[in-house]
Amino acid sequence: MTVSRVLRNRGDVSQTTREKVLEAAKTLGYVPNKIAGALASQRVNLVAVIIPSLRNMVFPEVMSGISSALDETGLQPVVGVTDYLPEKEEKVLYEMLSWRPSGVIIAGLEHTDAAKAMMKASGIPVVEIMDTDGDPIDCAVGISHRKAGAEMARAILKQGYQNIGFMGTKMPLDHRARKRFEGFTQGLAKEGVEIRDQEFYSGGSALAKGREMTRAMLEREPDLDFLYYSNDMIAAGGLMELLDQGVDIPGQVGMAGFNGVELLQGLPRQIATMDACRTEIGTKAAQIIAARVEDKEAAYERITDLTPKISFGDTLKRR
Amino acid sequence: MTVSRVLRNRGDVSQTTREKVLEAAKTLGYVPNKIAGALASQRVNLVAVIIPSLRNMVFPEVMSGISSALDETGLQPVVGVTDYLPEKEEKVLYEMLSWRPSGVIIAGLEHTDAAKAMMKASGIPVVEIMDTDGDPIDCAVGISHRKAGAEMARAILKQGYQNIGFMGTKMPLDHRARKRFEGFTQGLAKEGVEIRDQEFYSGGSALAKGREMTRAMLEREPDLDFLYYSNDMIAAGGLMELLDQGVDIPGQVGMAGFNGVELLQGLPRQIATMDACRTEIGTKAAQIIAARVEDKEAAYERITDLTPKISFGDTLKRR
DNA sequence: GTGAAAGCGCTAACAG
DNA sequence: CTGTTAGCGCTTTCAC
Repeated sequence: MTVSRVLRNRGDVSQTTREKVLEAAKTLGYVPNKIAGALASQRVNLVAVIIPSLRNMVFPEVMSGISSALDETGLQPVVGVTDYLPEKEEKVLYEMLSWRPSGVIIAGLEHTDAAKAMMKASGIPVVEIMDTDGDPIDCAVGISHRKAGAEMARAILKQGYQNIGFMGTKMPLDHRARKRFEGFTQGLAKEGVEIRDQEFYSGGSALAKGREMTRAMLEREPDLDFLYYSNDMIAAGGLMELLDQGVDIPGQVGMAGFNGVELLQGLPRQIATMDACRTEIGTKAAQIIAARVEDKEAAYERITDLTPKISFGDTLKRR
Repeated sequence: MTVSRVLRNRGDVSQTTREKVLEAAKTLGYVPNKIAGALASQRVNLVAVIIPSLRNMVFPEVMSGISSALDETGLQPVVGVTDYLPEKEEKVLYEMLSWRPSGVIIAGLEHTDAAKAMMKASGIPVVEIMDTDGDPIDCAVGISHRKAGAEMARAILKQGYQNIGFMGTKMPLDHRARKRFEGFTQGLAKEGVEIRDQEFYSGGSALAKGREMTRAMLEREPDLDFLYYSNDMIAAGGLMELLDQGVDIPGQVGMAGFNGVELLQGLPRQIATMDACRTEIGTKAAQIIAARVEDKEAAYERITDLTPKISFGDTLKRR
């Protein structure tokens, strides 16, 4: 029908008919049925975004990057949450693919075999984000968490710290935290240093946990001179504890976190941290999808490795 | 086809054929096309969830409630973000409705006329969440922010505080913050008390802003004895500042926020706050949708008004 | 139990 | 410029 042409702004309609159609549509409160449209045209303006959680501020920030980049393209993000569970990831992926989206943006490089097979078979652009330590199905945008951990190790040693404790999440399924930890210990090992103590938590308020773990660790190992936290939130909790105890930071004890969560500006000390390039990852991933949806043959890099910037703040200083 | 029957577990298929079909489906990596299915059956297992932002922890928490309640129902949430912009809300809503979801969960009671018309015309269950101060299109689940503000005012006055300053977000479009503020000032007015000073911010790190505003306000009005913040994050910033200044809390200055953000446990003081029932709102809203999708005639309450609990923490105490 | 046939509400190609 | 026609890949209904 001509109506269809008007509603989609496809040329070749006279001004008068166009106006008539538009008016009728408005008065009827007509909302087109995309289901039928998608079925007929074999095109869906949706991009599936699959992430482990919304409660970790990292992912909403990635989402912002994706949304803003997609805003100009007519594509729309649709979010699915996996709770860090591979089986749930598989299910969510299946569910989303069955709506035939134009592309997939998915966190991490670790997926079940079935999930990988589905993405390969889908024939649509797939961008794995956050992590570049591994082999992407199609392409990846992120940072190397191994390198990030190693670089932090180097920075810490360079400042003369030697007795290092580590605190992080007990998340066997948080591969990025794991890789960071591995990179960190390897970075230390290269200089012949070993972690003196470590502790992992799960659940609860990150701030409170950071505080508790820090207290416990300093009781066990009073002569630690550096604390490395797997995220800024528990680092902030640790900072609270150290300040309470009247510890000299960074003289007596230095500390660092990970993520560069802007939330935490405003703390009594600026915690040393590393920017995970979250918004940039989202933007870049969305751009790749958009370009490839636009032009099936568009060139793209298989791995886009961004460089996290280390910020020393007030808690990792030359002593 | 028989295939369709197998894939949907609709009875009356012999065991042998069922197995054959299932096997074929697996080896082919077959993913059913929900678009076609939805078109044919006129049923879509999607629930549109429309919220202003993902960066405010409030909404991810509501989302959790929704997801977990929906998990058991075969319904799936699909998130749209409006950035607190009415026009964007309208656009997102239009986009989502054009996929013919089974229900809509949307934040707030304030929408453009067009948006309201669309929701009315859609003929699907619509639950407006977070706020109950107003007239819902279909039904609402939330708290009364006016009452919440007023109750906090009452609690503060009861403890003998009299010189009260207010800090909040400069968000003409955050109706809930506005209503809370109105309720608060009215609550004070009832006892003949007026706010001594107020300041609004926008953008930036909430923690840092809370800190800055607090310092500025105390410089302007050194004899304030209570600070009421429109959210817990800026309250935490304020707490940092007060502690730095060595102010006696809650003796010299009391303080309170809003939201009961669990993140903040672990601060040096437990900030007085009010729980906004976020997860519960999500759960309840999802349950209403699920029940009404299940049974079109299911009864439901037009307004479900939850009662926020005030927690006194360490910063609002009898003096 | 299983197959065949008729749409669902659109888009795309083709006539007029 | 506008109308007609044939599907898109399923579900549903009705025969067999």
